[in-house]
Amino acid sequence: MTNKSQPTSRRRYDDACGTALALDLIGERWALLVVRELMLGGKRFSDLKADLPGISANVLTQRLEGLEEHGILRRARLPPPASTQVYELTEWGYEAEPIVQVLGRWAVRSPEHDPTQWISAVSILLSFRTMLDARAAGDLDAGIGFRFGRESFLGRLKVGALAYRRGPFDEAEADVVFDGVPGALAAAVYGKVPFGELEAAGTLRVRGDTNLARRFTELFALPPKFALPER
Amino acid sequence: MTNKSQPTSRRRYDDACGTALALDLIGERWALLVVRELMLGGKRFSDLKADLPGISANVLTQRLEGLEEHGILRRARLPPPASTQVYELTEWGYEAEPIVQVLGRWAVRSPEHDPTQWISAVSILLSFRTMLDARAAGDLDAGIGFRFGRESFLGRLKVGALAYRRGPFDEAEADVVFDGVPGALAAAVYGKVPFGELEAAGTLRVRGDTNLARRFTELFALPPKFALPER
DNA sequence: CGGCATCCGGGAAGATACTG
DNA sequence: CAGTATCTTCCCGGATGCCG
Repeated sequence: MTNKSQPTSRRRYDDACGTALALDLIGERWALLVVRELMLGGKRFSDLKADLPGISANVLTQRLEGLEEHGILRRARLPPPASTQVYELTEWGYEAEPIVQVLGRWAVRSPEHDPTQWISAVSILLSFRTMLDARAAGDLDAGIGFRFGRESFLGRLKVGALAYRRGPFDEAEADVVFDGVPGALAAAVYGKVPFGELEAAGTLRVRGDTNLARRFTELFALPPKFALPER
Repeated sequence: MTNKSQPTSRRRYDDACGTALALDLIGERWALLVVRELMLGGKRFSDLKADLPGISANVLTQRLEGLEEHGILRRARLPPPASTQVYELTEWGYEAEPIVQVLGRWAVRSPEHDPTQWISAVSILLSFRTMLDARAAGDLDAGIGFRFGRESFLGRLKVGALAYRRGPFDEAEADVVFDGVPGALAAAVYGKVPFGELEAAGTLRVRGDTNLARRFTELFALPPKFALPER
């Protein structure tokens, strides 16, 4: 109820509403996308910069500082010999995944959504978790491998949920492996572009159980568009 | 997959990720709070400005234009004699409520959350819907009236959900009526401040079934704080 | 008074270059 | 690789004024 006192700090809403506080914490430009990129595991500065095309180094520095101050991420030093620094989410930071999901689920109904634009590896994997139709998945139990350049993830589909483990995996752990650029995988799953076309273009390779791969693409569907009124 | 083309427009992320698009749509400063304020019904320009302390008229104008262009709200003209203009959410705009909720639920776990700050009528009512413990509510079926100055709402609690109808209501429709400033209601519900104290301060009046009023305050609980590591 | 348009100062974001 | 330094641009916030 204290109101009209001088602003607490830089540019805050000074509102008891939790939503307003969330915007104070992660509402600055790029902040939530930094969180998104860390959602499947810690990353180094330069990886973040590479996976967030358009961000500049100084803005990334500022966002990392702010998110650390607010307790959303922390700096960690990898054990030697790779004693480089990574940024990783705190436990509370990981709990922001529903924010990423609910925003995405709402926004893809916009006519302005353009699935042909650039997409990051983490984004496409998170989108699978967001858009997975648990009913369509049924009791399907499968290991799905993903290779994007040097990054790889092993997905585990089970009881209508999808869990990821980042890092190298053994071919035997995966029933099917997708290897390519994230956008091609998006085209296959959301654009229903046939694998053959993507393989011919050299953007995606599918190895292992091809039937499962096709089945996998049928577990996801974008929600219906919102109809813009004519103006 | 089109990447590195020249930016589509002013300051967009140009990312196929739905989360990034959501930030393009409602990520500008104040935008989501405008949406929040319209979540329980349309408002006029000056009401929005009054309920969003700190926003300036020109920024409000810009946000309203942007949200209208994106199909999130529309201008509507009230029927005569009150032939004034109001801004109201589109159907898709109303579907952004989960965004407001999930952000709020996540952020109140921050040690920086300060429930003593200003809060708007719409915010506190939405927070009830967000924080309602359906199990605690059980099969409680009750009409709860809210009066904030000249604004009034009738809440209907039923099967663990809370629906609102804005506008004047008959005393007979409400089993209990809260009349006061939003912050006092927040103090009663989330701060567990006794009604007597607030009545003495003149910030809240409770009429009707006082036992139900007390019961109502017990249906909500803020989630546990996230423990900030010492630094 | 409601709904803007306009002007201005400060500050955040963006681009580029540079350093340990 | 992981940032810092610098410069420019643009957005935000505040004030004023117009016009129905």
